[in-house]
Amino acid sequence: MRWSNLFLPTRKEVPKEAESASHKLMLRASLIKPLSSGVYIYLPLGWRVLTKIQEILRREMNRIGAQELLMPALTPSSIWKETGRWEEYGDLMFRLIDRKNIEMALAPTHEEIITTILRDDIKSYRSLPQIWYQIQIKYRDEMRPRGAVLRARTFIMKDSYSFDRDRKGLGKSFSLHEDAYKRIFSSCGLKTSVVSAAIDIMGGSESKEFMFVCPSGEDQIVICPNCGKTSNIDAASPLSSKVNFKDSKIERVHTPVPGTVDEISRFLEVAPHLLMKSLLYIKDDNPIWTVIRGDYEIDEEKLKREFGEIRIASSEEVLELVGVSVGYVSPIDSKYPVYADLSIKGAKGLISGANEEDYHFKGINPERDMIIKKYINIREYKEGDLCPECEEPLKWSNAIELGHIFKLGTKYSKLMGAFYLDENGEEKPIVMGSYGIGVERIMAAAIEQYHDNKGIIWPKQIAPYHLLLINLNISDSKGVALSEDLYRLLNKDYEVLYDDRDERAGHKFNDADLIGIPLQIIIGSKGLEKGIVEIKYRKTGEIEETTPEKTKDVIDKLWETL
RNA sequence: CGGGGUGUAGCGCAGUCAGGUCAGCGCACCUGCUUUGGGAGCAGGGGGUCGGUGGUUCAAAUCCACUCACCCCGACCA
Repeated sequence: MRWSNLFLPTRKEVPKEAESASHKLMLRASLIKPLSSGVYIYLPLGWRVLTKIQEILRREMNRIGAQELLMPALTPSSIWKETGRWEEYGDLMFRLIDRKNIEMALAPTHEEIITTILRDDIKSYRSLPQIWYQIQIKYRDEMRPRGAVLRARTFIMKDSYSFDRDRKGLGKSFSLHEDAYKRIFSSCGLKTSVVSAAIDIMGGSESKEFMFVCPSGEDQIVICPNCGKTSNIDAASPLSSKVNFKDSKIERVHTPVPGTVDEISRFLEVAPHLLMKSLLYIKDDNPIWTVIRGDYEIDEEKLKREFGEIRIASSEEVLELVGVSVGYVSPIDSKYPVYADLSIKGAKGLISGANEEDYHFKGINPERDMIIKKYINIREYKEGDLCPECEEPLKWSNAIELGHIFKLGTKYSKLMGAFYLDENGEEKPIVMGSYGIGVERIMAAAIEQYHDNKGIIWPKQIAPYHLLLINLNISDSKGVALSEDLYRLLNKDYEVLYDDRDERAGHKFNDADLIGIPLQIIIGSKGLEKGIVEIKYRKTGEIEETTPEKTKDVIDKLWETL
């Protein structure tokens, strides 16, 4: 490809909202162009990268015997209603109405659609197992699109589905995918961690995520430095950090300061974790009293999972319900049911309000002194929390979720009636698995891993072109002739981008480093005088000199070692 | 949805508080000459209903109201 014909408007500047390296570089190198919030155009250079990634996906999926098909993005509401996800998906689903007034959805995923094929056409154990996959655009009206393609509202997903007779078969399909995914990510040059993950709306029994550790990732994973277990924070159930408690008798102390954790711990000169924080919530007009260790915050999402719709009581309500202002309420002898966070379990010698303005109790032993209706897990996890296996402090990292594999089981087959007959003539639900990979996320992650202050440094497997042939001076006829010859020669074995533009050398060098083609072949008058061609590694900036005649041989060798 | 912010040429921005002399700068683009190994110089040029609607005013990018869009931080996902 001649650069003079290529649509590739590189930029020096980039919108200020672009934060992460990948976001900035994707815009500067014209890989993508925003169209609307969370909706991106893939420009020629970006699409070449995405195509490379898709080729790797196809190769590795085919290797495990998967068959490619393509399902529609536009889907009728009826099939979603069969599984209940028409409601469950809520606002995340793009919905529309056709001319016949029928409700449709742009598919956010395809379990329902694929199951319609199954239930009609797979009737015998003889037809199992199967693995089917597609590379498709998914539509999700995300609450907050971000990081360019990291969380978009339209995005390309490789999704595959396995169909087996039983859980043993599912286990095999699942591990085939796990292996394929490892090969896929390493083929793309990416280091990933496999972590156990939460199940949520997909349903099923087990799931693992393929995480790419990187600061701009929006997921949090935890790693135990001791036992090596890695998990998504949502699936980790870490323990609250360990502190020393001393048992003692209850005492009433004068605390003439505002009743916040900060103020009280400073006034009494004790660590915040020795305080017990009370928070009153209201559910359907009924007060719910929660207590949590002073160094933790309540995770209201978890609270909602426990209690349903619930809201925090205003300070006026607290005064009215308890008779004392917020910082001084006491969970001892509470009129309302007390739910204690797990961080309170086993704690002793705690400090809490004394149900009297400007007074606190200290030395509270919750198990001895309080009536706790139930211990629940409602704290917001934070750094310093402990591994549930070996009680070591966990290490936290941000990560990009590149892939997710689920053992779905029989949820969809049962709800949608996908049954087969086994060799005994017995009707059984098909056991399913579902496996996704975010194609653009691979591109973004690769840029995050491979870039420097000049631009992108593509790993060769997904580079948009293999070689960048740069003719520094297009008015030098000798240089032009040599460049044209090399272009013709190299094009036979490589994907060559040929910078034949009428631009100054500096401009070309900077563009070359920005778009990150692994090898640059530089033809310039300086070299020509000495009869040499320069070959530059984008990654290290090292330059290898050779002669025009030997260029192809040298490239052949270098390409192998990349 | 909650919190914060931004909309002025393709991109980056100034101008808005103190309404008029305000349609401006840099990059990019077009023409010419010079230049030619790390985003060139000079000269000339094209491009805008200042996000939209309505209002206040002799006068609105600027003030007011409403509205739309986009971004950033939190709850969901590949």
